[in-house]
Amino acid sequence: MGTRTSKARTPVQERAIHTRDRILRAARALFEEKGYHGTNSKEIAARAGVAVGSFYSYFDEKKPVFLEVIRQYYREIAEKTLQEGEPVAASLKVGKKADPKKTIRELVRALYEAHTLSPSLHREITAMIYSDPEVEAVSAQEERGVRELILGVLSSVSETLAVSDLEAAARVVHRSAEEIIHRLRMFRSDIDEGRILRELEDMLYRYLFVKG
Amino acid sequence: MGTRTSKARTPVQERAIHTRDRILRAARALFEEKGYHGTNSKEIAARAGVAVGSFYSYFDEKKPVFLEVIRQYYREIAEKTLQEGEPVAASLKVGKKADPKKTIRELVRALYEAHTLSPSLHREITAMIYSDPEVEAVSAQEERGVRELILGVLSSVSETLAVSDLEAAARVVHRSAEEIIHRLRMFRSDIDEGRILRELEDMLYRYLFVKG
Amino acid sequence: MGTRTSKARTPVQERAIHTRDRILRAARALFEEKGYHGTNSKEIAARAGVAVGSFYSYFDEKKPVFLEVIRQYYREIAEKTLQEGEPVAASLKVGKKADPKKTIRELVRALYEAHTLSPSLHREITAMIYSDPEVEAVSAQEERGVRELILGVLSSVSETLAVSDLEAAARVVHRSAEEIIHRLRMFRSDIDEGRILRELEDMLYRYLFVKG
Amino acid sequence: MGTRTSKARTPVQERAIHTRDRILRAARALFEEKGYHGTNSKEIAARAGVAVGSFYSYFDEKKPVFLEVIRQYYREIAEKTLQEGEPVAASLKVGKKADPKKTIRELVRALYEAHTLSPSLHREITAMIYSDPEVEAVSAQEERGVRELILGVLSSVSETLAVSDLEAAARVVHRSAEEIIHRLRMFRSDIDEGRILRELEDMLYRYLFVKG
DNA sequence: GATGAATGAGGTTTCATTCAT
DNA sequence: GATGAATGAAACCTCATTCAT
Repeated sequence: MGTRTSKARTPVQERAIHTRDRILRAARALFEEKGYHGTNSKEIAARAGVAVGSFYSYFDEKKPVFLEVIRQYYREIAEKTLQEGEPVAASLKVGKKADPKKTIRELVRALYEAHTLSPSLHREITAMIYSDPEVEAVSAQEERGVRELILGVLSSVSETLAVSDLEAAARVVHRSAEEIIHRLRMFRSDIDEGRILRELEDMLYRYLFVKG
Repeated sequence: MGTRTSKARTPVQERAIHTRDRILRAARALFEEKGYHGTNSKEIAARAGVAVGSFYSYFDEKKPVFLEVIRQYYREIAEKTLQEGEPVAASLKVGKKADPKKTIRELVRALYEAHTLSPSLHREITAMIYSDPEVEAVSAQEERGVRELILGVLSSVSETLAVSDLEAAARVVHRSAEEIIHRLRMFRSDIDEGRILRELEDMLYRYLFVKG
Repeated sequence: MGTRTSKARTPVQERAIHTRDRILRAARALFEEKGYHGTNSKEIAARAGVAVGSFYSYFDEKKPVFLEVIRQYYREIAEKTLQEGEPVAASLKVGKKADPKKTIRELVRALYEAHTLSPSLHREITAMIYSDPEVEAVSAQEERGVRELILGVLSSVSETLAVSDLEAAARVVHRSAEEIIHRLRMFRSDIDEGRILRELEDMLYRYLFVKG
Repeated sequence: MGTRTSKARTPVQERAIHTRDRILRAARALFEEKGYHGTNSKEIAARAGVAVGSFYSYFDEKKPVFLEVIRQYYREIAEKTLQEGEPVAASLKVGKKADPKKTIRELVRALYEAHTLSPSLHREITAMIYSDPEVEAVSAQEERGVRELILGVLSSVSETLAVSDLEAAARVVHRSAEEIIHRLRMFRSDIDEGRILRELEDMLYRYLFVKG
């Protein structure tokens, strides 16, 4: 996709596609366990059961592997979110009187579930956003998808909303919920998870639906 | 305080303290510019105008330098926040009828200002939280301070609050605001900063003060 | 003819001969462009339009390819030299009073033309003579041919020659002329080519024909 | 001396200068024995009795080492040639009737002696001229010195010379003699060295001094 | 036969850290 | 105390060659 000439092989044989996949899976596992900087190409190759040379014939460097892993991860998240978000979407489409509280709960739940996939990979991505523009770019693009999804939900109930600037609202809602959920999944909190989630839902509910 | 034996010298002479400081300042500058992994000890020493050997006589390793830089950074933030938060605190202490909207605006403003200090260092810290337990520990402790501060503010106006679980609320408020502000400062947003901040304030205001 | 077992196929089918040829041509082009060390087998195969595997079924290693390329190159030179040297030979055979000056001029011209073929391949061969005994052997043998040719010319006019040690003279004449012409063709000289060639001819002429 | 930023250390301490020297000497020995491409940095370091890291703190790459070795080699040659060429120069300066034959013999002898220094390094340099522009540049510059020297000799006896284009003559003389002597020193010839040298001297003598 | 995937030894290079001066 | 030289493990990457399909 870049304009740089890449020496990386474009797999044609089935075996090659399989190998490339094994490398990606091994890389992902290691990035989750030990982070990007803590993982090296030799290890990735070893875990994938291939020679270093093979690693380098599929990828120019370590970074493109990470970018590919990210893309796959986001794709999985998107699938899962759509699936989990089904009820929200459904209730919105069908009924006129969607229960706002329920909508919020389901939205939070969907984001929560998405984070089940791989909290530590998410962590690593977040870390790399800051130090690598390419990671930022990929991440930004994928996040845009989720934001749009939220914007869609908001739009569909716009007449009952307390907010007018939907675009800005979508961002605020998305980032708040994401961040809080991510921290919950990532670190053991010293207070009960349920309490945090309840407050998060309350916050979103009142912000979006309670005119005051 | 620790049981580990450290070869690092504890500077007592004024010159030594000065040198240690030069190293820390050089390190900080480099961490901001190129990140932790992108900076090496030789560079730090060079920028500080000392020999590598000296660097290692003041610090056992590279990591403690980073931890120290973090601590200093948080200390500066705390000072700045207290200063910026002065009006909030003042208005709370004195008068009975604190204007909730104004309180929120000042809180957000204080956090915003704190991030002026060094968005890129903040970025680097956030990145390292995930890969280094010590960084996480230091960061967690320092963040606890801010959370406590927010908790204090909430407590002082507890009778006018719409929330009951103050502890959980403080976390939700803190993380939401932090994250949104941090992103604003770190990345150029494609929609106006003012709009995001306005929504953030609205969200916090309704959550905290509007019973619905 | 050799006792070494070679896995390299001896092509008999026309297609195979054609393929082997394509590989040799590709290799030669690349050796000229990037030198022996700068060219790798994958590239050769790619440029020849075959798979690496095929490359290795026609040649055991990379080196034999280079040796073969050299041999072909020398064969071409020989043909060209004979052709260009035709007048020299002819005038010698027929007439008794060959014009010595003309003979020299034609000799130099023949060597000059031979170098038109591929200065950069010549360069690469010269470079490899020193580091590879096999290249040296092939080169030595092929050069012997040219020397013999010169020796023949000298012998045929021996009664008019000012020199007596024809064998040594042939070497001295050959290497001097070769070297000077090669440098002319290989590098841009800062003085005019014509002047150098004139002096070369003068030198050879006086050495061979002027008794002093 | 280049404009490129080099990470190579500029040695200040005496020890460092000594180490750099050890590396250069080891490199030279290996280049002589196994050629440039046949030598690697690890070996150089080992032979110099230092760690690879040290090698790389003194030189950015292998090439600069080679260039430095070349420069030193040429410097030594120059010294030696001047020394050996002393009689030539002396006889020219003092006496009016320099014996041309003797002058030639001494010139050839001086070039011959210069090649005693390290025929195999000379070989390696010649090989690299063709594949590396930097080597070519250094070599060209150093060779210019020798050519100038020869030009000087020719000028000082210009009234007795049979040639008029001294500049071109100097080149032709230099390259012929160089090449023939180099081959003698480098490869075992199948005919006696003395015979070749005698012919070389005859050639130069008649070319330069015999009007025909 | 042909293909291109896979191998892995071996080369280059970096950098946190130690140590001699 | 300070200096910067030295270390070497470990990372990165290449490419001639073999091998499964």
